[in-house]
Amino acid sequence: MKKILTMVPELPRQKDDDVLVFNESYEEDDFKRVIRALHLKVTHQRMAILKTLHEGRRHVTAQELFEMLSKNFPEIGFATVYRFLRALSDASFVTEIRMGGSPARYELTPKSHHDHLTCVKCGKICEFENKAIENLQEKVAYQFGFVLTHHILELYGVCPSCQAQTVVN
Amino acid sequence: MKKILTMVPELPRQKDDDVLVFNESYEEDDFKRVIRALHLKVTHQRMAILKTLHEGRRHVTAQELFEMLSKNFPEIGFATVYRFLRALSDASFVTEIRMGGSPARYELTPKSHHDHLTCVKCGKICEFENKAIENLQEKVAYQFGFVLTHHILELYGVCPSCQAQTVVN
DNA sequence: ATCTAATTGAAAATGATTCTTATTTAGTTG
DNA sequence: CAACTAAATAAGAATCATTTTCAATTAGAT
Repeated sequence: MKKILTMVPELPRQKDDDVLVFNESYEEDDFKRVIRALHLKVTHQRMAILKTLHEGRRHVTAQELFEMLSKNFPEIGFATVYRFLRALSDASFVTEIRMGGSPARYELTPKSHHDHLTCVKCGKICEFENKAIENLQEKVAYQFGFVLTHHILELYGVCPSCQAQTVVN
Repeated sequence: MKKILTMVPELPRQKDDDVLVFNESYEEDDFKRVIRALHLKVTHQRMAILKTLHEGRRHVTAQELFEMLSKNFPEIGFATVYRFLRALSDASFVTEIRMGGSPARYELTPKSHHDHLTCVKCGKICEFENKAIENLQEKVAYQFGFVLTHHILELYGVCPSCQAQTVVN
C-alpha cells in the first residue's frame, strides 16, 4: 500500500530512440538565462539537463533524468544531475515533489502554481490548482503570525480506473 | 535554506534522566489493544515503543525514538523501532511526516486530524486544523473522480520570532 | 510445560543523495 | 585569439536513512 513500484505508467514516456538535438537554437537562450541567473557557468551538461527536463516527461526522478541524459550524453555523471537539480530547486526553477520514502521527483516550476493528486494504486499524478485552498492557507499562516514561503499539498486517493479494477492480492 | 539542522528546538525535550516505568498499568491495555489490532504479538519492545511515543515529545524521528528507548531499554535494536513504526504507520496508528530529504518524523495519529506549519528558519512546528481546506480537498478529488484516502498539507514560512531576528549570513 | 511461528538484535545490504579529488572547461583577460 | 583561473566535471567513495538477513529468542497457543 505504501510502496508504489510502478510509477506514472500512464503518462507518455520519453521516446528512447529519439536523438535530442542539443545545438538547435530553439529555447537555447532561455536555458542560458536560467543558468546565468543562478550565477553559474553555462555548460553543455547543464544545458542538456534543462533541455531534457523541458522536453521530457514531467515528474522525473534524478535517476530517470540521468538515464534519459545518458542516451544522448553517455559521459554525464549523476552527481552533476543531482548537483544541478539541487541548485535549480533551491532557486525554485524546478519544483521537488516527494511521496513517502521514494526518490524525489522534479519538474520545471510551472508558471501557474499547482498541486498534485496521486493515485495510491497506479501512481498516476493529476495536477490541480485551487485558489480557494491557497487563500485559506495564507489565512492559517497569518493566524499563527507566520509569513508563508511555500507549501506542499499532496492529495492521495484511488483514481477512477483503479476503482473499477478488482484488487489483486 | 533547504537544510534545517536544528529541528524543533523550542518544544519541550524528553527529560533524559527520568526513568520510564514500563510496568504500571496506566494505558497498558490500550497499547496492547493497538498491537493486537495489527495481528502482532505483544512484546515489551513494542509496548515500550508505544509508551515512549505516547509520553515523549511529538514529531520524533526513528533515530530519536531509538535513543530515547535505549536509555530505559539498552538492548533494543533500531531495526525493531523502524519495523514497528512502519507497521503502525501502515495501519495509520502513527502518522509519518516528511520534510525535504530529512528523516521522517512520527507521531501517534491524533484523534482530530491536523496539518503542520513549519518555520523554515528554526524548524518550529505548529499544528493546525482547517475543515474548510479539507472540504475543498474532497471537492478537488471528486472533480477528478478520485476517492481520497489521505493527504499531506505542509505549510512553510517564517515564524514571528525568526521574523524579528536579524538574518545571520 | 511444550512447541512453533513470530519476533528480535546485530550486522550487512540497499538506495538515494552528497562529497572528494584529480582533471577538464567556461569565460575572462591581456 | 591565446593564456589563465576559478568553477565544473566524472568517477567513485562516502554518507545517511531505512530495510533485509539470519541465527537466536520468545509469545502465546496447545
